[in-house]
Amino acid sequence: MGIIRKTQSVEVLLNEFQEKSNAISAIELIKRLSSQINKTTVYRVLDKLEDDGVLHSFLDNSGIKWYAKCNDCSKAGHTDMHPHFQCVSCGKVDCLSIEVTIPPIPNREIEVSQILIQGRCESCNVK
Amino acid sequence: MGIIRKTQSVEVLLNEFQEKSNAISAIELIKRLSSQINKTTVYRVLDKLEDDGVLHSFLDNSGIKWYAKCNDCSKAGHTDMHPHFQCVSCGKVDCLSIEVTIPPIPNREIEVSQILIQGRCESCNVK
DNA sequence: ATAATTAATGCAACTGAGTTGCAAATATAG
DNA sequence: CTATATTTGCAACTCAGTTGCATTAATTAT
Ligand SMILES: [Zn+2]
Ligand SMILES: [Zn+2]
Ligand SMILES: [Zn+2]
Ligand SMILES: [Zn+2]
Repeated sequence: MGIIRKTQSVEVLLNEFQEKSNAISAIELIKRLSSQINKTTVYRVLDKLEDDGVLHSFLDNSGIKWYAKCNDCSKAGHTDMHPHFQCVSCGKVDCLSIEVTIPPIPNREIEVSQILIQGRCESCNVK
Repeated sequence: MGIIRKTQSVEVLLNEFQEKSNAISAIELIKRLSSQINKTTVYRVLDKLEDDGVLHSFLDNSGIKWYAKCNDCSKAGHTDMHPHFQCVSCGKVDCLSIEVTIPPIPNREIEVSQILIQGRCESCNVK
């Protein structure tokens, strides 16, 4: 349904995505903002921000939901598709700006593809 | 830990994967076998069959677990990596035998990649 | 500015997939 | 056939996410 009013909760949540550009799990946001926003509200605002093309979401390999900023999406739809990377060592998740081409599959019409890559991130790799 | 004894439950579950070669969700198996096997046992046997390299599992875009037969995996490890396809129309899920290459990512060491493609399957595409 | 309208919020209770502990049942080895 | 170890069923639990509803806050109309 999208955001209609510019409330405190919306402002606070958007602020969390201002600084760093990596993804944040819904659970982490709920924990971080527990003193300011109720968890139901966190889920609802995230949902609306996704509808508005401000954030996009995806599930990690344990089925929990992550959110990150969109690049060129709008209320009309999410066009900014990309793989996500989760570090098996530190757990950090971020958006990859690489292009992965899915070859056409006979008799099947591809709509979307979700790619989750797991490995070791820059910081964890040097050690 | 793997399967040690050839019990009824193991036999019944393996049988479900005998016929068709598409993936089956844990929930569907629990529903299907509810008169024969308890849900806890279903989860436990599936888990062990995965350890043995007989089945492999993955999550769909709503976070629920699916299982399918492996090709050349063993107790030693799962080598048979491939994308999965879920039909947005009928919900059917199957393994794709296509190869999708993930380009190397600077400073990151890739371990595994999970690819879930959504679209319309053969049967739903003709209509 | 004030009141009326409508959307957003908090809370508590719920949902549903998957897990855990433990006692009873069953498979395998001797 | 008995002893031992694994597997099973059950009930109770976990935990991310959802729902209903009364209250609060933002926007619009007066
Ligand atoms: Zn890391
Ligand atoms: Zn992203
Ligand atoms: Zn279909
Ligand atoms: Zn598969």
